[in-house]
Amino acid sequence: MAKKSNKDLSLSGSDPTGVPGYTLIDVARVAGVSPITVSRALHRPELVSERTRDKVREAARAMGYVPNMLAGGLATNKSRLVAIFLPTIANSIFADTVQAVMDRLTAAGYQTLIGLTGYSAEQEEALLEAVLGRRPDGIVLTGTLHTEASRQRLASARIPVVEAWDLSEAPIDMLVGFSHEQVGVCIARNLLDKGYRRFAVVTLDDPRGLRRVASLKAELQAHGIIDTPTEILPAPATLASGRLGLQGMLEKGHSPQVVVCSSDTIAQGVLAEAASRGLRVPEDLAVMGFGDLSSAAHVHPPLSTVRVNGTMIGQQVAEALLARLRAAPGVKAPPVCIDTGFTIIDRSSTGHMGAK
Amino acid sequence: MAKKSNKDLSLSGSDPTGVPGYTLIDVARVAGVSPITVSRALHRPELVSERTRDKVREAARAMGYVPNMLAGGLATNKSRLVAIFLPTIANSIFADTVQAVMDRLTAAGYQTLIGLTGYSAEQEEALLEAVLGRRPDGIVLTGTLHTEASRQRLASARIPVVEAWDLSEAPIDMLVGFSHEQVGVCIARNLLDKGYRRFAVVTLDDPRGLRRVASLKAELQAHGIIDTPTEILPAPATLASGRLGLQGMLEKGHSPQVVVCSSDTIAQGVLAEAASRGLRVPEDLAVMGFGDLSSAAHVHPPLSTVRVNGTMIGQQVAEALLARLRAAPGVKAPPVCIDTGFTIIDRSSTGHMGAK
DNA sequence: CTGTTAGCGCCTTCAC
DNA sequence: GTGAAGGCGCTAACAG
Repeated sequence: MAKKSNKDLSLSGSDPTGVPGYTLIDVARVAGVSPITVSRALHRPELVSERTRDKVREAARAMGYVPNMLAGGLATNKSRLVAIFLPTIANSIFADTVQAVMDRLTAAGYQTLIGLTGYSAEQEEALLEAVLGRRPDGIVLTGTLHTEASRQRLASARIPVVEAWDLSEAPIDMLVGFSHEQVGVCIARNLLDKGYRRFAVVTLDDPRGLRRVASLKAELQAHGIIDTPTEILPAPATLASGRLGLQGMLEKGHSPQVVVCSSDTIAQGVLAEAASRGLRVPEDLAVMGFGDLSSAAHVHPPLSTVRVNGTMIGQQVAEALLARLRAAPGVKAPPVCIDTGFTIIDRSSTGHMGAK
Repeated sequence: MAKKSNKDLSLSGSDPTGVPGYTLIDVARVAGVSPITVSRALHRPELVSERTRDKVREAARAMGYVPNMLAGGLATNKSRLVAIFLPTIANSIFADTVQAVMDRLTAAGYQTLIGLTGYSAEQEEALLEAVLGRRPDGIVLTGTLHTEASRQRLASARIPVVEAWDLSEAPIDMLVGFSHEQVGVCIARNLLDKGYRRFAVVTLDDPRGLRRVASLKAELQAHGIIDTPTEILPAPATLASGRLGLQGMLEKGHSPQVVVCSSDTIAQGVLAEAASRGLRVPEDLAVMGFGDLSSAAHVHPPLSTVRVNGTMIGQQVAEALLARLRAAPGVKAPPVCIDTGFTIIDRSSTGHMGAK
């Protein structure tokens, strides 16, 4: 491709073969000002006279000029990009959270890069490296990072990190979530209070789900309930998983009064399986879900569930992040750790728990 | 910040306050080669001797060097970024498609930027401009762009664009999808064949959903069925929408034999509402869904639905895109228009339709 | 196989 | 209020 001189009068954008569009310099030439003035008129209008500003804006608009953020980012060492890591996009329990984070960040002028971590640890490391290469201004984690190397790498990236949906023991940086152990305990107590004695668990093979199950079982044992049959299913959560879970449970000869599920999607599958077997819910079999799917409130028969306010988590995540991003790079902001709590929803009572 | 000379021996990454990590130059110094050799060793290893390559890689690894893709992108005029526009992330009918696209692109070394378009046209334009500023190498559209200005802007970006889930009249560039008109016709015929005469529609206020409804009604009218009561609900699709839709329908005194829904989520809401009213499905009320939610196959009672293979669409989208991206910038690739078809699923029969 | 030179498009710093 | 010079980190093109 012919070398492009900024001195000649042809506009780079007029090149018929080359993809690159107009540059700041082209706009400057059309507006009859210097490139830096264009930059200021577009991004820091208060530094420029009104007349100049209008002239430049009009030129830019007419030419369809689109600023190159790669160049801008390189020069300022800011990308205005935030990466969000998600286990999977399909049927994600984090959908509301992600939506809220994106909404808030978009409003603040940031864009969002989604990384899918629901794969091998190796792929996760590669993904992390690739994402870090974009120099994101911040990172949000919803699932868990599976390797220590990954956590290390993230920490050494020296950018704000928010872990959502958990209050982990060893936070990388900031935390917005709730205690999964507490969820398990609360579910146990709630169901014990209602008189259930024969429990069963259908759960995904997910670290946090398993933590909830562990504390649920511990609490049950503290109340003399030793054996709690458990079906552990591979990700991802689907209605089919739930159906299979209940099938497995019944085929093994268990006859629980209540099934505790690791997600609302699983729970809906259990409901479907129960319905197709003619079991009445909750008379023959009660079902407890978990999550944030607004759908849980609208299935039939009505599902008891643990409601996590994913939208609120997302908003808090975004706020925490933006606070850090606004802070001067030197001053180190205070640590952030927000317990958003959760709510157990059933027909007889509703109470908010877990928030400090 | 002190100016950083590339001549002195301090490594830029050792700066304790500055965020930027090591650069190529730092790695070069440690490995005892020139910067360009580092670049080649990392990205085009076949151009470098094995010994040099190992030396460089080892240095980079030890230092935790992460290449700056902003700089790389600026230099090569390639971002290795593909933008995907989605109406919303929650409960999206496009989830499988997005997942498939991302999987394939990730494997090919691309990253994915998700843009949410389910907002005002103004916001959509702003979003598009912001995304284009990142200089993505390609763009995937799932929803529809709402303004002509947006379509114009996209077209003038001179990058590959794939529109998914539709075969629109005026494609911007490439197309992978199916005919929504054909879906409407096929649903009508399928249900007519089964003997239904009293129809109702519960649909989202979505352009493509409305197109399906329009052709459904046209086909019904061609068979003498003039009146088809229709509930049009605002986005997003939730179980609650479906429940409300059926409620509205019944309250207005309609008593359809079959309800055609614009998505499986809506359909599940209708099922829930029917169940809570003691209506048997499909004896008292048959329900037809639409979409790709694997869940549709597992609800109870079983749902008739139009299955769209979202994963396949996603794969085709990614392939089409990658083909363009691999092609030399000069040669213009052939137009792409793939009809992926759809399948009507019910208890009595299953037949694939629509594919050429 | 490896190095040198010269930008990519923008923004910071410092002048005017 | 505006402009000139230089650099952000990387890589194409050309030498050697």
